[in-house]
Amino acid sequence: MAARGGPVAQGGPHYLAGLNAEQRAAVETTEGPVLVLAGAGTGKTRVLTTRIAHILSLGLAFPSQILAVTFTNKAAREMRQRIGLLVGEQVEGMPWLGTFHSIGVKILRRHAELVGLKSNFTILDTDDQLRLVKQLIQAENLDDKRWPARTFAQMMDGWKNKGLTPDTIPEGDARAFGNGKGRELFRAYQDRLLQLNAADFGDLLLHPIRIFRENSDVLADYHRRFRYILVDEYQDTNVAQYLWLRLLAQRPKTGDAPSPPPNVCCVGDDDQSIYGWRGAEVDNILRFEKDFPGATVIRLERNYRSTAHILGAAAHLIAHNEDRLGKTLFTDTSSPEDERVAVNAGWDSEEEARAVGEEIEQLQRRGHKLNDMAILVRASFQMREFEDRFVTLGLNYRVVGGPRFYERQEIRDAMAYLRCVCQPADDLAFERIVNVPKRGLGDATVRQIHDHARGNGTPMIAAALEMVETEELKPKPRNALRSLVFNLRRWSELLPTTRHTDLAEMILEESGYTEMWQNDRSAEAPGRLENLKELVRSMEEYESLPGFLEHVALVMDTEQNAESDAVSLMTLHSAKGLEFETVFLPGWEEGLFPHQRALDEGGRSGLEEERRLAYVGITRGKKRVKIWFVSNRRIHGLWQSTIPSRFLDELPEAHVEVMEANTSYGGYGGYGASRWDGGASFASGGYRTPGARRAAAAASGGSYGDGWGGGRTREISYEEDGVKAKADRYAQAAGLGDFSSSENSGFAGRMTPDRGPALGRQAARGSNQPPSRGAGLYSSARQGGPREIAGELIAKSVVPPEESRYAVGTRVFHQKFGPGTVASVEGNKLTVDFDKAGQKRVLDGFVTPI
DNA sequence: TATTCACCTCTTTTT
DNA sequence: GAGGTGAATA
Repeated sequence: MAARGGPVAQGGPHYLAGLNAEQRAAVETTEGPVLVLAGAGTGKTRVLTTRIAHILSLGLAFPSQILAVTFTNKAAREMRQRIGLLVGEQVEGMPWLGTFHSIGVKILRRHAELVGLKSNFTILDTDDQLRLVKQLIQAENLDDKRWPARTFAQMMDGWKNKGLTPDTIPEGDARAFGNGKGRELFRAYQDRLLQLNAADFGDLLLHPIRIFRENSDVLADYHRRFRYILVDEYQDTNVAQYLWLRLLAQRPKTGDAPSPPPNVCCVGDDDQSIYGWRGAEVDNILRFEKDFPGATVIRLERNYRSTAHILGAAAHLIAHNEDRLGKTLFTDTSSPEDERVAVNAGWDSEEEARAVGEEIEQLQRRGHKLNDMAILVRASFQMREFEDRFVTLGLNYRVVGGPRFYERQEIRDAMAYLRCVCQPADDLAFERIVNVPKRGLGDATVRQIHDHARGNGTPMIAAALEMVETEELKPKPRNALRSLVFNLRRWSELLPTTRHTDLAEMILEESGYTEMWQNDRSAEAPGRLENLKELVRSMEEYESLPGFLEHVALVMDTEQNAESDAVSLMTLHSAKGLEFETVFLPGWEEGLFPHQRALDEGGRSGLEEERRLAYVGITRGKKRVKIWFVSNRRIHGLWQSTIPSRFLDELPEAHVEVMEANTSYGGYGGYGASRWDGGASFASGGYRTPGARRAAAAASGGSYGDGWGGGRTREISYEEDGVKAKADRYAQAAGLGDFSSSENSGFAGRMTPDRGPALGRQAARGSNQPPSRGAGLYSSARQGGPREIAGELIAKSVVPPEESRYAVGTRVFHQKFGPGTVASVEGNKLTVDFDKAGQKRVLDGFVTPI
């Protein structure tokens, strides 16, 4: 269990001081494969950085012989900085410390020609990628409405994550897109990338894999080079990353001798695996001992971050997951003053933001730093309301990983100009700026250039240079194009002799791009000009234009100035690896968290990943964790009733405090239901737990995701024991309106936002349509019966499905699909032949007999 | 060719 | 609610 091998004696070099026995073992077991299972807050980064310092100080390797891979740029920066603190300037000599992708580029640039690229290839961003895919789809004469570029780009992404190429994707996958043209499209896409001398993100890993496989001498060279390999967040690696790593780590046999065990150290936590949607394979971590026989496995379970309450809440929640290696975090630094995890209820998302803002201000008045507080949301759209609120309060906040600097329109445009100058085959960049600013070069002209280029097999800029000398184009566009391409050529010629920042300024000025925004009278224009200046300023840190372009492509985030005191606002995903004294976790509602799509697409494992996300969220907190849920949230611009997240029920009573509704905001006496039924409420029934509150919300007509608030009404029964309410709550969790998901997006009868909660109220009252019961999402997520875990907030009971009261042949009316005839009944799910809309599967609660 | 407006879809998480 | 698209118009 604990460390195998590795001395645990006291003393030794200064950097080992203060490490516990397991940490120390992880640092000192330098030889052979090591897997460190590091729970949240157990000093994982410290182990990694100290291990590197240890290797260096023992002289086991030069800095340039250590390969240290992280998942994010942030993590790489932090590691570099912390190693620097331990070993000083030696860290400067570590070129192979970085993200999978940045190291991939480095390798690819050295051997680009082995895969048909030139070493100055461009890295496509998602924007370029989408435009390219769209062009290809259109070139195949496919309807790009029916076959969206986005979908295909995501499919390719999935393939690449799995390390697949056009030749190796499964036939079924290939057929699933574009009338069976998936494979052709994928191949066409890769061909086009080579023509463009470009690589997308996936290629940064796949090309090196191919290079290693096809060139054993190259691989052998890297084997000699990398004496020690370290991998952070191993649970997040996908198949491609795994293959890449295995190629580098597993040396081939030399002669008859067995291959030497690699000095590879992977650190991870299966409970914090939250990137399954992106192809991450938790299996990689579970399989480590098979991949690397004789591996030392070390568990770090002593938590140095959070209070016992926070840890207890998190542990109890995550225990609901079945797929895990299982670790027990412990701490012995608890004190009676520690606050329990607080669960708060709110009326709507505005109130949530208001209340959180107020709590933040209170903490601030008590001397807490804003820097020590964070709001972690499930989805980025939740941020807006907090931002709005903080702006009105004048509260300093910082969005981490939010709308990125380099994704702004003006930055992308400027970058496209620079790309045209550095890499003349970059058609995508050229197409982006041909007519920005407007030069009278519209679709028709661009098409002509494009065709000419494809005809000759040359890049578009080269084609344009030829075309301006012929009669092919009309005089007006011809002159405009001439001046553009001559400029581009001139700037390219200046590239070797001009300082890159000066050149960039010159390009932006002479192209008329700056002027375009100066003449723009819109409110954003000044900001955009400011951003352009900032872009040029940030170039100063880089040696050359190409160097800068690469940085931007890989490091999409800009470093935050940690100078000022500000509350952090970010998604749960980007919070991984961080910690704060106080953490606010808003939006714990079914459909949002766990997210509906995770449930729909991921089933049980999707739910478990959501739960791990919740675990990550809670374990970010050191002293205080404050969870929120509300009963009304605006989604896609319309108000919807929501019910509390099932995760709330999975918190242990002993570590949680359910907060009473605070009358200082909203002015309502109780939570949720009591506000819209005028008092005959659950709140008066003495229910205090989120579970019951959630039930109350459910009984009041909560619906998430059906997009239909008005008209569909339901009966409310305020039985004191809440049984009925609970039944309804389960039905509600299931209540998706209808199951014909593909048709689900066209909402009939939209609820106008300004009527918002008022309509929600109507929906809740005056109903003659009881919600259906049954096996919906909620219970299906608990297949095999409820898992009983002691000490939860409410007892679990799954309501058995009740047969529908509709019989085959009954005429019914559906708000969206109109009249129809029941074709079959399955529990509470009806298959109905609608007169106009055709056959649909709907929940019986959403139709009325006629 | 540029602009405007009505309409549609889509909103999870990211290197 | 937003952003993108397509058709209609200047």
